[in-house]
Amino acid sequence: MTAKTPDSTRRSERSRRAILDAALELVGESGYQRLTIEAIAARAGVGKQTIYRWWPSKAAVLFEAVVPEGVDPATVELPDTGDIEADLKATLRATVDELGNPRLDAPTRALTAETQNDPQLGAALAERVLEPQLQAYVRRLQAAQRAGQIADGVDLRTALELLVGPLFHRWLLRTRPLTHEYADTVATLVVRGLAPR
Amino acid sequence: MTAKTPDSTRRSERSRRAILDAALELVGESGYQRLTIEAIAARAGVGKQTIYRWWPSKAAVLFEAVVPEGVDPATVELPDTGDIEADLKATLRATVDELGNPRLDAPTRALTAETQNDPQLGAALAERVLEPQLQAYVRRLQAAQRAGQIADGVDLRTALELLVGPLFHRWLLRTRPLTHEYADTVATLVVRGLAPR
Amino acid sequence: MTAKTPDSTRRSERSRRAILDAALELVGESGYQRLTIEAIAARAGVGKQTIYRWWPSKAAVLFEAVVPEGVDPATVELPDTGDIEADLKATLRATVDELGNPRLDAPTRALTAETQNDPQLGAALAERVLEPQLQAYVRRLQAAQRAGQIADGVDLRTALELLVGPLFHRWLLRTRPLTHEYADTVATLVVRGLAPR
Amino acid sequence: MTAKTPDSTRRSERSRRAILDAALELVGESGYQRLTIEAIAARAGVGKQTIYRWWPSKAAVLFEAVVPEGVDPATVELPDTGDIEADLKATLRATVDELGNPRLDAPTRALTAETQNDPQLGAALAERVLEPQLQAYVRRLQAAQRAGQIADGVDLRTALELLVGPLFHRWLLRTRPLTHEYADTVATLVVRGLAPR
DNA sequence: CTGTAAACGAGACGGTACGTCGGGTCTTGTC
DNA sequence: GACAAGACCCGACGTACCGTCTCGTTTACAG
Repeated sequence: MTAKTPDSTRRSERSRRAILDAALELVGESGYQRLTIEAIAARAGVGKQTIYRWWPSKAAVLFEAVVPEGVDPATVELPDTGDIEADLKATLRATVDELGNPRLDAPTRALTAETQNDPQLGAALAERVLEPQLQAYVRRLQAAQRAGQIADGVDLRTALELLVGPLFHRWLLRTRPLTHEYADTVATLVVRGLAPR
Repeated sequence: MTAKTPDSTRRSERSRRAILDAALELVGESGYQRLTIEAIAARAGVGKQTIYRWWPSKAAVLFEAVVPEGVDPATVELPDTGDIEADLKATLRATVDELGNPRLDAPTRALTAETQNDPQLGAALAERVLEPQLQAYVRRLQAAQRAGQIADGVDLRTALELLVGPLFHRWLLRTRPLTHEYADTVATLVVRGLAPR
Repeated sequence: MTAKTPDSTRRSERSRRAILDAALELVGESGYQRLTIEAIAARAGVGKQTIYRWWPSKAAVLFEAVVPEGVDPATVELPDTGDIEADLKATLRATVDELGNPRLDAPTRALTAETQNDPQLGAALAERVLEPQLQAYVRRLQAAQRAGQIADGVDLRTALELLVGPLFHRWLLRTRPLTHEYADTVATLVVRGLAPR
Repeated sequence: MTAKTPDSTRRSERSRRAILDAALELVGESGYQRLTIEAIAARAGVGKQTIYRWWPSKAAVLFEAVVPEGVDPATVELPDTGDIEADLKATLRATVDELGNPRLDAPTRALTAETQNDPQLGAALAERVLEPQLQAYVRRLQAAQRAGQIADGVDLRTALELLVGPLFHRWLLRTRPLTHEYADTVATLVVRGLAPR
């Protein structure tokens, strides 16, 4: 019984791109629910087997479409001008912009939702996307703590979630519009809370 | 062209309960993905049509199973001992406990995820569950603001999300365990951030 | 365990007629396949139970619609002018006309077909409709035999089927149009075959 | 708008045979009424879609099961010993035997009945089965007419129905048992009727 | 003239089968 | 050997009717 590992050197880059593009298009047009492997294959002009050969699920296809292979997660870094509040505002505003990108909005929401059904996907998303970003926050907050802008003894993991959690809440639950002003307010209030007394 | 609204006075309460119970059981056993209308009907000893007659989707069934009809959302109220930090800690700890309830965990996650695919469900969840709770936070924070424990000019809607967002983030993304300690730390840091200067 | 025989004296003649009429109409409009108890009930403005109370199947309803209760089968009699060939021609022409009646054509074909699936219906149709007619043929042929127009020793049951079988064949299988000329030819040839030599 | 015609070169002969066999078995066991596409698929170990892909209805399946594709209808020929009465007796007796075949009896009756609901099936049955046989009768009767055994001027189409109609009548309506003796009597009487005077 | 029981209209119910969609696997050429 | 194409087995979908079972509402006979 030989493991059926396909030979990736023979892989058709043309088909790969067509599949990822088709998946992104379709999820934008009709939503994740109506996204089917058959529809992706048809739109991409590709046999179904070519998809099943290289991806384990439609979530995995979408994941690769949204998170290009090449990105090096270690690269992610927050700005450090010495002013922690300003840097956090800039970063959270950038996050707001990213989450508002209409091309990626639908697939990102779909992937986030799908993590509840697919632990594998959840792990991949955490490892490849979420944690690298959160670690960058931790590093920036550590620098601020060392600079005396954050009280000693504050758990920085919690601190970071104070910043990111509210944005995530608004984005996913759509309770209120996600704006730069909101990002600024969050940053200001959290920095106050973290400050040495 | 009249819609064929079924006569709810003739509805079988016995079947209704059996369906809701079966849905909860099944989602706990096999997850939302594998939950099917046919399986619910079979487990409940009910015809499929009886489900389709009263609910538009399996999400709607689960919603009713998790959020009983009779609950009055206006009832929700946070404790008010005069000590805002203590009251918030108690409330957030209770939220942590609720989210940890193993019977409701799977269906609640599933419903939350499903809101990304089903705007109707999202609206229902917001109206019947989410907003009533958030409004209770707002009311408690208003009292604290009037008592001078929160700085004037702070947007209380944002303040509330500072509290709730981090818990939601941990719960949904499972980045770290959701504990009472975490709830306490969040409350402490946020209250510091909101305090008059 | 009491037999649930409904009290026929309390039966609503109004409903009975509406049901039979609706059945005839519907079978004419859409064919026997699409004829459903629910459609009959809806068209007749009647509850389904009222149909199930009085008839065991849709075939039984149609049967009663086509074969009114009151008809006395013993009444059926062929003309006897003394000229067997002329009398048979007249009778067969009348049969052709009856089978061509557009109001009864569809239901009669449906009932005939249904006898293959429903032996009870077959028996009822034979007893109430078919045999009385065939017996009338036999009586008329006996008279002819006594009058020396038909050879002694000829089995009259077979003789009758020689007359009726060909018409039935054409009608049911629609191989050729069913006309008066055809009836005449059949009568002529059969009478020749039956004649004393 | 191209119809999605499946590629018949890729068709699984194994499945085709299993389906036809299962259909024949089931109709023999439980009758046409209780024959369902689902039951055929289950018995044949086949997906329902494989049936729907290749046949439009359960009648069409049964038709192919009863009337194998390969049979060449032009092949059908009646014996010609020069003695028309003897040849017809032999042929009608063979027909009696065929109609009595217990394996084919149920499906053949079902198909015949179904022609009343399904004109397509009726046309197929006429073209592939009925007319080839009837044409063979016509050819044999023509030979007899040329040989002076049948009166000039007799319409041979009618003549043939005189022979076949009575057998069909008895078979379908089950008014009397269908025997060799009956076949003989029909042949004898009809030949008398057709004879030159 | 009224009480009551049966037939009635309506339609919810537990089921079975329908015909369709898509999943994931397998097979058949083609490049 | 990867690929486009698509047939295959399978499971679930949402719908249509089945025949049974309440529900009130007429209706017609008995007291």
